Amino acid sequence: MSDEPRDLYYHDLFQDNQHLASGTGMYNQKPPTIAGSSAYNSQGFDPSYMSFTECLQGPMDYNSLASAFGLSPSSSEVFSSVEGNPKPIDVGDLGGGGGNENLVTQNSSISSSSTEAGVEEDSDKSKKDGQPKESEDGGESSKKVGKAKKKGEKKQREPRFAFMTKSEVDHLEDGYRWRKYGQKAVKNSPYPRSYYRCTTQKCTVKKRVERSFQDPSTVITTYEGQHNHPIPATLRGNAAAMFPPSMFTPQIRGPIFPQDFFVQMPQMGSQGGANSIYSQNLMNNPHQQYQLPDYGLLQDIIPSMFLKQEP
DNA sequence: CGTTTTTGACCTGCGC
DNA sequence: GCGCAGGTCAAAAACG
Repeated sequence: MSDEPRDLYYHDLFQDNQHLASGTGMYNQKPPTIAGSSAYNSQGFDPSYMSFTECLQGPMDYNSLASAFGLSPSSSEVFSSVEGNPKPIDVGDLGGGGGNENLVTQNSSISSSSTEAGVEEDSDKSKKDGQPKESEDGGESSKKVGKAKKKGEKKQREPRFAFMTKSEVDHLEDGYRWRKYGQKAVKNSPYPRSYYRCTTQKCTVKKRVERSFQDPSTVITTYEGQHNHPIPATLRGNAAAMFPPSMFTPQIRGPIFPQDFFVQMPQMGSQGGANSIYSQNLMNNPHQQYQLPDYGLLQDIIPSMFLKQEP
């Protein structure tokens, strides 16, 4: 798997050009793209914001979101919300696996250097989720895991959204209830990746959580699918009712300032990037390199996702 | 006792 | 075809 250039959707923030990697300045220096945008204006965002969770839930459908990123509806996005220190975060090859993704980073500097095992989204491999739980058909005994899957029918991958957050805890509270169903060691990373599934019946949303091996203080969370239900009442009755799910999380230490948020753009010619719609756009319109096609929607989403809660 | 986590086995797709 | 890596299953253990 090393080089799966295929569907990689790696958005490298200001890559070289920005040098934010220098670490400092992330707070005062806004990315060229969205600088000045209301999205970065702590006061300017729309009060009627939508939380990331809500976004996943439906109000903001993936298509819209995708379009905001200039992606195809089926692609995945990677957001990075890093609160705290502007420590460089190397998202490396986000697409280790190949899925298209966008990386939206907040308050972080990113260098595209390595190919860490980071957020790899494989697009086509291991698609077996959702598949029939199996084995009844004579499956029986022998293998306990005899999930047979109809061949030929390629499972379609749900759109995915990933974001990075500086946090000491791996599993960030987002308002929903999750059940861990697996954990795997990640290649080239000392940190394992955990797999969670929404416990709500009939909800097929899954999420993966892993710690960046480049920056251990960063947790990479990837959501897959959309919730087809509201946030569990039990949670709503608490903090979840007052804050956007992704905001109230007590585990996240410190606020995340919207003005520090920025979008990571694809890196020209970076591995796999060329396969992404976005990259293609860039290829065709170099001048657009740091221009988000239509981030108007993004403005609506992002602030709510990482918005600092006013006291 | 119901729910969640742990964990080894297994499945699938891909590259070689 | 084989090996690798990612993803999932499910029994057992842990937890509340």
